[in-house]
Amino acid sequence: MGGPTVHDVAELAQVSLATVDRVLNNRGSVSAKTVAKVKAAVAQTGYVRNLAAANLSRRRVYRFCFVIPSGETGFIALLLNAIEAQRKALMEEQILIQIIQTRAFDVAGQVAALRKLDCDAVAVMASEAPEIQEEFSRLRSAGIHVVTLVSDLPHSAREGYIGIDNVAAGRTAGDFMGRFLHGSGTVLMIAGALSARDHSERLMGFRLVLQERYGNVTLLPAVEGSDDAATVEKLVLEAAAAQPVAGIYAIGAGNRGLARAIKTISPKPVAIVHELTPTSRSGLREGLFDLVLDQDTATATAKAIKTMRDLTEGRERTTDIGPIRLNLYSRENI
Amino acid sequence: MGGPTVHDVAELAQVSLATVDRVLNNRGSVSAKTVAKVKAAVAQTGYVRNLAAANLSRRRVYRFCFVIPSGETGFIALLLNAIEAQRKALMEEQILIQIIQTRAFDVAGQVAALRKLDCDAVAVMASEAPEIQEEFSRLRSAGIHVVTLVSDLPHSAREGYIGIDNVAAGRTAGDFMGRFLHGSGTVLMIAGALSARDHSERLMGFRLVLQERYGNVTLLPAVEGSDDAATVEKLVLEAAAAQPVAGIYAIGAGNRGLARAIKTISPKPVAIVHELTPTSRSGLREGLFDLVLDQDTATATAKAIKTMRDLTEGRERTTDIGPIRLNLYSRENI
DNA sequence: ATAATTTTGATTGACGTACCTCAATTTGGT
DNA sequence: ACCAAATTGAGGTACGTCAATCAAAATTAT
Repeated sequence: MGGPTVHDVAELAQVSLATVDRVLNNRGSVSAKTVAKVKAAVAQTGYVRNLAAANLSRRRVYRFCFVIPSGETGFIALLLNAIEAQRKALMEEQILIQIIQTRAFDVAGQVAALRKLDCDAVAVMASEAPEIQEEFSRLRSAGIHVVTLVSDLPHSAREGYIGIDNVAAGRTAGDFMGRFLHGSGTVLMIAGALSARDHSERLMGFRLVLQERYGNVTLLPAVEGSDDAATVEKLVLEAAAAQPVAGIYAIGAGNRGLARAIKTISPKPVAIVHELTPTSRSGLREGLFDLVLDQDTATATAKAIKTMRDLTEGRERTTDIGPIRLNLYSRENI
Repeated sequence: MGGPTVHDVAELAQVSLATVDRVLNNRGSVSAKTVAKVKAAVAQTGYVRNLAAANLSRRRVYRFCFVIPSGETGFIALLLNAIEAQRKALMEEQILIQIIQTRAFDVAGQVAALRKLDCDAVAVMASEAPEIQEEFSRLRSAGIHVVTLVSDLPHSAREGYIGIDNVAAGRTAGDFMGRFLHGSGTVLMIAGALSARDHSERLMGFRLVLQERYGNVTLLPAVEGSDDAATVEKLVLEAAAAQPVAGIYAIGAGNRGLARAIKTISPKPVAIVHELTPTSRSGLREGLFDLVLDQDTATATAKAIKTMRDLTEGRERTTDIGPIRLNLYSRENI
């Protein structure tokens, strides 16, 4: 009923089981001629290793970690949910997931968390700091694989990045902003923190496209909302008081404040925000927000886990560890 | 090293291995009191079945089929690629995938293909015809699970639909069309076949939104391009000759013809098309197309396989078998 | 030809679960 | 207290691979 097994390969190749095993798991001590015979038999029978049996036999248990900032932004909550949702199924496959939360922007805390790690691989959503890059190097030399999540540290020892291409995200936002404004008006950009790499990259992409293709749009200097609803609300109201604001690009969290502010502004500015959370979803539905750029947390966590698994199994280019998909949501496709 | 096993559960519950097995696989013949004891022990130890061992033991081999129309549209090619790309990894997990191609729009051929099926579950991209619905019922009663792919047959015996919500897709297209046109102009809609459910649903959603919110947009009667590039090109050129066309919504395949036609029309109409193929991708890049609505084939096939697996394993609401994500692409996020 | 070395064979015991049989024990009814 | 029925225990085999051992055979060097 099942496919061909090592026995079939051994029989066809006219060698013993032990030799087949030696070839398949390249343990050496096999002559070139025999290796060829076995490989031919593998090809001819179409033998494919039974992963279940292999994992069972070598009693493999994968231990993966997520290091993620705490904080009550909707996005973090979505991310945690996405991980939790997979936990049960993952346990059946002998994959143990541990989630470590650290205070946001607390570099020392993040370093401490990384230092304590005991696992096969880790996915980190980290700030950009030299201490953290050093810690990555230490983890790598300790045999722990490292991937970055959502926000990348490109020049670190990390082996992969799972998240969107933030420059492209900014460019996309800029393009839609230009079109929705019919090419003119004043636009306000609100980041969480300009020092955060993902935010600054989005800003850059946004600016670039508007300059290239929508020259009549005026860009106000970018402001920092600290991912905080009250701060965002205040900043938006101040800007709208100082001059008419036709468009708003909100890069970080704090969309609840943005929604409150927009309700008071007339005519309603075009608003483009990030991450499909309950807040942004209802903002879309009520017509307060015009477009939401989202990195799907379920996809991201699934891909992070798959990447960590590939890395620990020593597979190289099996999975493309490139950026994940950027999803766009209008009021019609939430 | 590994987690708790059935042995640990048996020990803690003070029952034999056989009894634990009877409870876990509910084979009956166990008193309520004992069931409770075992379940408590499972909870206390945190026992989770080792899927690898379970599948190995019951020498499970999943046999899944895809029934898909042949034809050289880019979308079908993407779909096939997505399936092929997964085949190797799936084989390691004892999942055999068979792809059966039938001539497009050939109901009799599709029925014949379905009748010959010998597998655990099938994902079908089928036309809407009573013969096919009947065939679904037969498959179900033969113990073969059925899901529809890309195009749904809602009132059939199918147990799930993997694809986008086509009405929502049409609404999304309509909303962006309205915005890009600044609320006025004449719009041409080209479907592959008006009888195809996915196409007619998209049309409906598209029309609805424009009527509701962009009343000044004029809709030409929908035409059928038969998913053929030459036909589409001819239809577009004819329409553009008859009156100025400000926007085009292309619902089916044949985008190569659309691109050729658009190059000759001035001013360039806004073009919204479906499926991110090499053709639509370069159309975006060259500025010929303004928006591409895409159902990610990789996600769709992965979800189809997961759904078939869940159904075969008797799991009920494990995976949400709802619509997959609708992805939007502008020139900036391809 | 002999010794040293490399290559191959034969065999065995895990891994954790599923599934089966047969005997032993407990339970319930009267 | 007795019988029938329901429940539980004990034990085994199988799944396909990994990992190891030890002996046998083939090859190479001296």
